[in-house]
Amino acid sequence: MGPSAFAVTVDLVVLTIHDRALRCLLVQRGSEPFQGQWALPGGFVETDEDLVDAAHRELAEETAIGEGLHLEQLGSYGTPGRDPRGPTVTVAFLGLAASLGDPVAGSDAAGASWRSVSDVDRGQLAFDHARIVADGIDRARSKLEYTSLGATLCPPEFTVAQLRAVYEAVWGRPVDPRNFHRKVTQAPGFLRPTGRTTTDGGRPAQLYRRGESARLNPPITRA
Amino acid sequence: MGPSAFAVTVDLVVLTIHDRALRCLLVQRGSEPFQGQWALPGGFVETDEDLVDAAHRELAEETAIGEGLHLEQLGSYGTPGRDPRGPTVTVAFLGLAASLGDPVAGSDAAGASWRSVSDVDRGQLAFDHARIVADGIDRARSKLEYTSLGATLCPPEFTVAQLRAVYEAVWGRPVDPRNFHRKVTQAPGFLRPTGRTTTDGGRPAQLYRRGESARLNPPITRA
DNA sequence: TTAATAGTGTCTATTAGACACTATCAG
DNA sequence: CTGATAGTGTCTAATAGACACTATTAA
Repeated sequence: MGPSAFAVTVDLVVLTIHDRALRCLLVQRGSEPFQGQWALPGGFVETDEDLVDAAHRELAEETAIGEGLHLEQLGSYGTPGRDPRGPTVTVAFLGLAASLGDPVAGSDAAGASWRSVSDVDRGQLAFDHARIVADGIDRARSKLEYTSLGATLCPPEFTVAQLRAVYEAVWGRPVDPRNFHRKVTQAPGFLRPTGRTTTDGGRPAQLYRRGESARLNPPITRA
Repeated sequence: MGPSAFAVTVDLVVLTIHDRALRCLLVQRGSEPFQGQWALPGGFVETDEDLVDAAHRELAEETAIGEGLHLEQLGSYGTPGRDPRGPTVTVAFLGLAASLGDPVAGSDAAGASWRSVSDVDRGQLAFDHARIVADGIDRARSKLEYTSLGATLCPPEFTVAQLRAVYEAVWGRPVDPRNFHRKVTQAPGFLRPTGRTTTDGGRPAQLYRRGESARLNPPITRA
């Protein structure tokens, strides 16, 4: 029972909100296998780099976005036969990004775009990426409940209404504006007021930045 | 940028309660590297088996316990140099076991035992296993809050007091017996009464089995 | 003014936590 | 009886959710 020979890859589930819909970054594969099909950005890990570094590198190479994007490990997938090229284990990462412009396809990718997660269900994804996307969305949904990560789906400065739109998009249900406002402004460490305001047809709204608090107590429930 | 050559291993953080203390299953390495040092049970994944199957196989081979043990993925570790034999990624699993007898050391392990997690901090563990154990304990602590997994650390039939002892051992703080009793017996799907009772010096206590409910709402808070 | 969005106040049913109290055993 | 552990009742402060109400802008 000696050491086994695997290829190790990273794959990235990067989510954002666009047009009030939760979207996932996908690339169109430029080479075999699954050439032309949509897939998660990702690729082979070098033997001298850490997993999360490989994830950042691949994201930059394939889509030219997400410089400072926070990535958290989602899980590993190693079912035999999941890659026709041979034994491969992939380590999946989850990233939540503020709405950005259209991604740029990099090397080894014929295209890159933000696809609505409802479309993703229907489309054929390469490898076992449909499963990985589903796991990523599940994780994102529950993370919003008990962490302040929802704010990372907003631009650096945002209003409570924008933040609420994020929750509504991710959970797929409406949230009471009044109660949400109170919960979120009173949760210690969640929001840092900037003092500035924006206006958008109604009364001007306070602008906030992300606070430091990661763990959210009490949680914002969705049930 | 072709496929990279890695060895892939699995490592297991198996926790139990013994003598009111949270304990972690460790084996004494029978071969290099780190021969003689304590380490997590685990080993190389074969190219034709799934990750979780490899974890179950290694656990059986090295310690002869945990036939039906539930394992959940904890995370993957691939920092370059973490294994002196070469590029290696390990996928760590977390298992929670009812108190069992002393484990039997199997092939490739000179010894196996349940070590108190407070001892583990001090002792030198092979590879990056100290970090993996710490991550496993963190995960177990938070899992007890919002899932019914605490019951898997009890024997098949158990009293509320036994279950409470589990929470106290894992969280390292006392829990009010009255309020705990109410919370846990009223949480839907958490416990299934058997009708039988045990007695242990005081009023006889109801015996329960684990219920089906995985998600626990509301959570049992520890703050 | 009206329309729109931001933000506050208030009421009610539920809950967490503290802890007094009752119940059922061994000896 | 006493001592021990199991389990229930009750009180209080805090909370979630519903929703009426006020505030500040554009047109």
